[in-house]
Amino acid sequence: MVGLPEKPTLAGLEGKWDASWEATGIYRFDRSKDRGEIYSIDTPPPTVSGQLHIGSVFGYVQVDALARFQRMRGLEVFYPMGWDDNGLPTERRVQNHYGVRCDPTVPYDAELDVSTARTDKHQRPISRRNFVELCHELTLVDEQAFEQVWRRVGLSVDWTLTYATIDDHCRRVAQRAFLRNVHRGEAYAAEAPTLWDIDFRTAVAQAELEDREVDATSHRLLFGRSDGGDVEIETTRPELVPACVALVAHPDDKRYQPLFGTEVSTPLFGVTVPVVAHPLAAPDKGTGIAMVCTFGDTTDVIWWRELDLGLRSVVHRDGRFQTDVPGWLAGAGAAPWEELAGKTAKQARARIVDLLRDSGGMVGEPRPIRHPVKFYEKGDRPLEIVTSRQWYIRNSARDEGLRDALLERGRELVWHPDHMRVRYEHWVGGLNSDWLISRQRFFGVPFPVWYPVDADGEPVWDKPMLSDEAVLPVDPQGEPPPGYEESQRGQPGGFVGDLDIMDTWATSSLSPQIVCGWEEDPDLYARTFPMDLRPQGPEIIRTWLFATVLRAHLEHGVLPWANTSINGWILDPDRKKMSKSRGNTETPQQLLEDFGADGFRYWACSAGPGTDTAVDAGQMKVGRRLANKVLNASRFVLGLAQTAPGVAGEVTVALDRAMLSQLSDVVDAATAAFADYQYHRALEHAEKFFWAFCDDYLELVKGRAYAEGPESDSARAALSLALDTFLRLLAPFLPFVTEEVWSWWRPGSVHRADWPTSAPLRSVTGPGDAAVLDTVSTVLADVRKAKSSSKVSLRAEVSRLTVTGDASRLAAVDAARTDLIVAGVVAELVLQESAEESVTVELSPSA
RNA sequence: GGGCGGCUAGCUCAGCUGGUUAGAGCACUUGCUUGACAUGCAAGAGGUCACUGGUUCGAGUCCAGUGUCGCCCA
Repeated sequence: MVGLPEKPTLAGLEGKWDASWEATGIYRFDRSKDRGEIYSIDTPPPTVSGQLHIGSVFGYVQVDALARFQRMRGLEVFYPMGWDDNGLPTERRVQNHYGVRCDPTVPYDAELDVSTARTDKHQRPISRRNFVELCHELTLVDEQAFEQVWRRVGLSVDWTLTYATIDDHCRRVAQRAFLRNVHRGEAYAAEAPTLWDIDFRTAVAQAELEDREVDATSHRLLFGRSDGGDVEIETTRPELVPACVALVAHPDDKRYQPLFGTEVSTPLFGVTVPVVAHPLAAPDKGTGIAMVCTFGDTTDVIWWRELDLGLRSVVHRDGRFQTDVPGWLAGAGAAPWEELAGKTAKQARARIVDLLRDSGGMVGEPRPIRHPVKFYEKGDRPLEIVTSRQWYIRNSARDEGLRDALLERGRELVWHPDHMRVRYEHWVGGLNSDWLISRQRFFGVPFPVWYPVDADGEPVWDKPMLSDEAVLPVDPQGEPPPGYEESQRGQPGGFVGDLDIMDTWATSSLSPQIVCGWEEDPDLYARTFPMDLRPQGPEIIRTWLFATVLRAHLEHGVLPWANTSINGWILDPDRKKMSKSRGNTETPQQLLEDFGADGFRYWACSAGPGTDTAVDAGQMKVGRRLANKVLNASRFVLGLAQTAPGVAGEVTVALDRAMLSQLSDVVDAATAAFADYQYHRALEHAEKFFWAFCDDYLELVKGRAYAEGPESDSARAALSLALDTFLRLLAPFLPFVTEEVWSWWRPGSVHRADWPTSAPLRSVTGPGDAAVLDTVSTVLADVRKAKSSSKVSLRAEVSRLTVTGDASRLAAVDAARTDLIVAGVVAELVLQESAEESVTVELSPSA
C-alpha cells in the first residue's frame, strides 16, 4: 500500500505527472453532469504570436488554482483553452518571420518557397492566399509551444476542447452572430470618417486608440475677411489648409460673434469658407478660433457632422496627398496644390510652411509645442481620418437605453476585485462611436457578405447580400453568393465579395458561445452557458470584457458569466508594467527550471486578484521550499506504521486533538476564502499552519509516534489525518508535489479527491482544547531559545524545566508532558501554579 | 485635466468589517550533522505603518487634505 521512496525529490515531477494526467484524462470534462454540478470557465485565448511571457502565465496559474478548488469541491469543471491566432499580431509575426508581405494583387503561388525569403532586404510581396497559409503554418507551431508551457505549469484544462479563433467552428460562430446582428439591426455598414492607420492600411476602433504626447509646431495663419481684414488662427496642421471647410469659434466669444455667418478665404488657396459657432471651440486655445478641416482630428469630425459642413478630403489611405487637383481648388488654388500633390503629410507640411511664409499667409515663425495625438496602439505614425465604408455594431454610444442596460449588466456581474467595475463603467459611459468591427487586413474572419455589381460594372455597396446561416463558414472571396455562379464574380450584373475581415475582438467576444456550443450543441450549451467565470487582464476590460457582455446581451439577453476575476500586472524590477510593447518581458522558462512549476505557482498564487506583482525569484524559492517540505514531512508521516487509510487508531491525546482542532479552523478559513475567489488567502492559511505543524507539532509528537501503544496510535492517526488534509488543501497550488505524495499511499488522483471539510475532523477531536498546542509550542520555543542563546545543540539536555502560570496553563502543559520532555530533552519538568507566567530553563552543565 | 490602485522591517508582501507589546518570508547576524528534510533546524537584530489634520476610550485599519509611484482615460 505504501510505496515510499528512500530519498524523495522534486526533480522530474512535472513531466511524470503531466504524462500521467494526460493518460488518465482526469481533467477531461464529463458532460453528463447537470448545470448545477458544473463550473464553467471562459479562459482567455492567448494571442499566439511569439512567446508566452511571465505576465501571461501568472494570471492563468491563478485561475487554475480556482479551477482545481471547484473540481475538488465536487463540481465538474468545464475548462477549455483557446488560441487567438487571427489578426494583426499574427500578420506582423509572419511578415517578420518569413520576410514577406501580403499583396492581394499578386497571384497565388502553389510552389511558394519562403525559405529564401528571409534573406531579402525588402519584404517580398505574396498573394493573399499564400499569406494566409503562412499565418496558419506559423500559428500552429506557436500553439504547440504554448501548450507545452501550459502543461509545464500544470494547467488542468481539458485539451480536447481546444479551439482557435480562426478555425472553422469559430468562423462559423462569428459569422452567424454577425448575421443575426445585421438581421436585428444591431450591425450595419456605413460610409463615414474613420480613424485610419496609414502604415497598416486599416481602420481602427475607439478601443484601440492611444493618446501620445508628441512634439509638434504651431503655426499662426491668416484668413482673409470680405471687408479686407484678417482672421488669425493657430494650427499644428497647416498642410490641411486645402481641406479647410470652415472656421469655428465659441458662440459666446464676443471677439468672433460679428463674424458668424460671414465667409473668409483660406490663405494660399483663396477658397471661401463660412465662419460658424460651436461650443466645442475653446476660446482660450490659440486665438480662440480654429480651422475645421476634413479631417485633421476627431473634433473636426464632430464639427463636420454637427454643423453639416462640406467634405474636402485630400489625404489618401496611404497617408499621401492625392495627385489630382481637387475640384474646389481649380483655378487659383491649383498652382500651390501642385507643390503638395503626392507628398506625405510631413513633407507637405514642410513645403506649405515655405509657401505660406512667402505669400504672407503666415504670421511669425512656427513655434514648437507638445500635445497629445491619437495613435493606433500598435502603430508608429499618427492616425489620419479618412472617409470609408465600414461595418459597425451598435454599442450604446448612440443609444441611452442600451447604455443603461449595459451598465446594469456591469452591476449584475460579480467583480474580483470589486473596484475593477469602475473601469467598465467609465468605458461604457465614455463611448462616443459605435463599434467598428471591419478591418482592411487579410488574416481573419471574413464578412459573409457580397454586393451586386450593376450593369456598368460598379458594385452596389448599399445592397449587401447576406449568406445563409446554414452554409457557414463562407469565404466571399472564394464562394459565390446564393443564386450566382463563380463566373459572375466582378462581372456586370454579377457580384463581388466583401474584402474586409472582422477585427479579432469581433470573434473573441463570442468565446462563451464558441466553447459552449451555441446553436451547434444544444445539450452542451444548456449545461455550460451562461458561464461561471471570466478571468482576464485589466487592460482588456474595455475590449474583451465589454464586447463579450455586449454580444451576450444582444444575442441572448443575459450576462455571459456570473463572475469575473481580474488579474494584476506583472512588474519588472523597476516596477514598470511588463508588456511586449515595452520590451521588458521575461520568459518563464528559466524560473521554471530553477524553482519548478510548484515554486512558480506558489509565487503567482500569493498575489490576490487585481494585485500588481513584481517578478520575485525569492518568493518562488519559498514555494520550492514548501514543496520540498511537503515531500519530506510526508515521507516522515508515511514512514511511521499504521498510516494506511482506514486502519488509523483513535485520536485520544489532547495535543493531537488540539492540532486537528486548529486544522479544522484552517480548513474552514481556506474554504471560505477560496469560495470568495481569494485563493491567495486560502494558500496563506494552509501554508502558515503547515509550517507550524511541521516545526512544532511534528517535533513534539515525534518520539511518541515512533513508539508503541494507544497514545502512539493516537499520534499516528492524527498525523495521517493531518497529512491527508494538508495534501488536499495544497493541491490547487502545488499540483505536482501533492500528487506525487498522494500516489505513495492513496489510489486515484488528489485532484479528483474531495476538498476537505472540517466536520469529520471535528468529530474526531471532540470538544478538545485547541489552545493546548499553542501553549506547549511556546514552552518548547523558550526551551529552544535558551539552547540557542547558549549556543548548544537542540539535543542538549535540560536538567530542569520550570513552567509557571494558572491552573489551565499548567494543565495544558501537563497534558503534553511526555511529548515536551522528549522533544526538549528535559530531565525534570516542574509545574508551579502562579499568577505570573514564566518558563525557566536550566541546562545540564555537561551541555 | 479626470478616475482607479499602491505607499507597513534593507527587499517582496500580509494585516478582512478599528481593540492587548505591528506579522511572514527573503536577505543579514549567531549557532546547531536533532532517528522527514543542511533544498534543513533554532535563535537574533531590524519598522515614529508616506505626511498633516480629524472622528473615537482606542486608528496601520475610518474621514478629509497633501505628497509620491503605478495604471487607465482625456
